[in-house]
Parts: sequence; C-alpha cells; structure tokens
Amino acid sequence: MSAENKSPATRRRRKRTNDPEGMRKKVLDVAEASFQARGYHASSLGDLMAAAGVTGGALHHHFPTKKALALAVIEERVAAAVEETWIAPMRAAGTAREGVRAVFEAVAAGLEHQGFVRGCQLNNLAHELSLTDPDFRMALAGIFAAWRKAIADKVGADQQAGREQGTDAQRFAALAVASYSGAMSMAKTAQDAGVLRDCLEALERAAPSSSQSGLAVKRRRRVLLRQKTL
Amino acid sequence: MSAENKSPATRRRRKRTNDPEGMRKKVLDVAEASFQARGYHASSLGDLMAAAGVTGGALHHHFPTKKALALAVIEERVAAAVEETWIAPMRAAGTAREGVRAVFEAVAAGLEHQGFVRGCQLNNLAHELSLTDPDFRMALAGIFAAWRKAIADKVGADQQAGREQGTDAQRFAALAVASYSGAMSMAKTAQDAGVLRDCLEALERAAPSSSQSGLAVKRRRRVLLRQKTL
DNA sequence: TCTAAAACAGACCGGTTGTCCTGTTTTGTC
DNA sequence: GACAAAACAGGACAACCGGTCTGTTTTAGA
Repeated sequence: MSAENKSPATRRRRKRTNDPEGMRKKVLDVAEASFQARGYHASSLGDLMAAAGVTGGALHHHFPTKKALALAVIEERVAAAVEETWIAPMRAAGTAREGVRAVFEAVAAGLEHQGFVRGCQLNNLAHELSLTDPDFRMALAGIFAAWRKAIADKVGADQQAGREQGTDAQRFAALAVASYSGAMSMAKTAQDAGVLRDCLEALERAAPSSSQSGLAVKRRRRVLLRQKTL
Repeated sequence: MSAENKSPATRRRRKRTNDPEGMRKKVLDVAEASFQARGYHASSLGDLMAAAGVTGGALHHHFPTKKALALAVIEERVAAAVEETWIAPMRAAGTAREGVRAVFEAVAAGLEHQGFVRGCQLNNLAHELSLTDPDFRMALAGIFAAWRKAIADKVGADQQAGREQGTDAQRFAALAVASYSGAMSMAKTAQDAGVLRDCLEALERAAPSSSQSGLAVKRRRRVLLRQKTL
C-alpha cells in the first residue's frame, strides 16, 4: 500500500517506462473503487492520484477533467459490472425466473461472505449524478436500459418456448431491476444483505412460475446454477 | 426571489426581529430542497445561505456543522416525507395491497404532472451518505425500518381479518419498499415516471390478492383511493 | 430597568479542490 | 539518428469550502 517506485541510492535514476494503457487502467481501478466506497463528489483527484501512485500530469493526460474520468468509469466499469453480474448470468440461465433467482442468491451470498455491503455501483452513481449532468444521466440510463432488456429478452425466449404466457416481459424486467436496486439500497443502509433474500422470496412466493403455487418447487432450484461472485 | 431586506434610504435602519424557529425552518427548507436536487456534497453552505437569505452566523447558531444540518434534514424532513407519502396512506388504506397501489399511482401521477423526477429523498441521501458516516446511516436505516414496518403492520391487520393468509408480512413489505425505491431510481435516471406503473402492474399481475388470477379485479381499484400528491 | 443569554451579522482563515501550465522523458516513424 | 508526438512529472493557482471568531442586536426574566 506504500510507495515502491522511490529510486534507491544504488541506481540513482530508474528508467521510466511508458505504459499508457496500464496507467489508464490503474486510474480507472482506483476511481471505480473510490466512487463505489465514497461517491463521486467525496472522491478528490488528489486522493485518487495518491492511491493510484499517479502524478497529476499523467492523470490529466488520460482524463482531462474529473467528469471525463467519471464518464469513463461509468461507460467501461459500471457497464461491465452490470454485464457480468446480471446480463451474462441472465443469458446463461435456463429461464428468466431462474436467472433472477440465481443472481439474487449469488449476490446475497457474496455480500454475506464479504461481511459488508457497498451497494450497487450503477444505483450509487445514478442517485448522485443523474441530476447533476445530462451526460452522466444518459450514460447511466443506457446501462439501466440494457439491464432491463437482458431480462425482458429472456422472458421473451421463455414465451417462445411456451412458458410465461401471462407475463408482460417489459414489466417483469422492470420489477426485477427495481426490486434488486431497492433491495441493495436497503441492504447498504442497514448493512445487511438479508433483505435481498426477503425480496426474492416475496417475489417468487407472490409470482409462481405458472399456476402452481410454487411451494415445493423452490428448494431444488437453488443448487442448479453456480455463478462467479462479483 | 431577490433580496428584500435591504434598508432603503427612507428608514435608515430596519429593526431586526428575532425569529429563531422561522429562520431554522427557512434553512431546513432550503437544505432539504438542495439536498434533493443536488445532493449533500454538492450543496455548499454558501449556496444554502444565499438561497435562504441567511448569514453565516445565523446558520452556525442553529446548525453548528454541515453534518448537523443534514442530520436534522434527515430526522425531520425526510422522515416526515416518508410518513406523509407512505406511512399515513398505508394506515388509511383498506388493505395493504390497496395501500401500495394507491401510493404508487399517486406518486406516479404527481411526477407526471410535475414533469420531472427528482427521486426519493430517502434513497437519494441513503446512497450518498450511508457509507460516509455511521450517524447518517443509522438515521436513514431507522426511516427505512419504519417504512417497512408500516406496510408489514397493514399486512398483519389484513391477516387478522382473514385475508393474506399465505403472505409473509415482512417479505411483502421488503418487496414493496424495494420495488418502489428501485423504480424511483430508474424513473429519476430516465426522467420518466412510467416505470413506476410498470413495476406496480408487474407486482399485482404476479401477486394476485388471493388464489384468483387477478385479471378482472385490477381496473376497478384504481379510483377507490384518492391521495394528496406529494 | 438591568442584565445575561439567545439570536444574529459578517469578516476571516487554513485547508482543499480541480484545473492549468511548463518542462522532461519516452516512443514510434521516416 | 532526427524529430515530432505522445506520455509523464510536478509545481502553481485561483476559487471555494467549512468552520471559527468577534462584535452587535434582540429578547426574556428578575
């Protein structure tokens, strides 16, 4: 965690190696983590520079303004996180409902193992930045839309396979995204991931996969899908 | 909206009138609005002072620190907003599900009439402040808990009246709060309140009030409950 | 009326923030 | 190897932020 590029007395001047992509990645790593933990406004560029071991000149070279940095974090990192956590698992799932359940449980398990809750990157930044700047808002809205679309598409696939005939794909997707987002908000505030499981149970108990009451079907789905934790 | 306490030449010195409660209220009004629109960190005390027409001395007299001001906004204003928007309508509703529907529709209608979405005060501040300070977090968590309890209590009352026998009150409340919170997050980011209606429809289509499929029951509930818009 | 506390005014300060600017070093290209 | 552009270093700076401080006015109570 401390400095390691101090030139020792043995070799007075280390030769510099330009690594623009590596440096850019290092900055994005630190910014992503800091935005997640402290938020955008509470993260100063000075802190980020110190944490990344990067000088002001280098930072400014890759990201002219703080807004540009945040936009890059949103478009590259936050979008990728949603892709990894939700979109890919949803594509890989057998059905939409199984996918939703798998993600909820995987995230809940990951948070419980981690011991604390930092919340959803997308929602964290969306709340802080949506009204601040139209560019922020549009970038964040696009990620929300892609997220919803991935779920709705899965419902559509289910319907083409003869399932979920009574379900409105768009609305189902909206509810899935909303309940996850809100549950994460509560989990973050209470520092307790249990509410994620509460919401999932309520969602499934209230919404059986077909007309069956869905009481005996629930347990055996739990082990079907293993997923890499975030 | 401009200054009105400039002393005109007619009477050289206006007599000052101490109004501690009024001044405190004025500051809280401005702070509440600014936190809602710009967030905590993006709201500077200088802006608040200017907007409220209050000097630094007066502000500091009532709120020694910015944190104290935010805590007052949370405990007095945000809690009151949740009380007015959710808890009171929930107590007044015939059943829990009717109450949830009434609030969703009232808020959606209010937002559509307003033309823009600033989001949920509680969730806005919760996302920005939960991880920054334990005092903030606890205050916000308490409001979430009261919100959930109000809904769960209503489900309990329904159950004592013979309804909702298969429903878990805690989980139902968690899902209602979560889906509302998440829907508001999306509505704020997309600047479109329609997602609130999507979530409500999905919630009710998926969760019929009893074993009936809930297709014909939905429409006639819509006019039953009128509620004061936020 | 006298007095002390509360209420308010307004200047002030140290620290921080984001950005800019001027150099220096590295690197790809002819 | 010459050279221009990219990559990086690091200081400088003006604006701003939150908090403090001193002083004045109002108000309540004896």
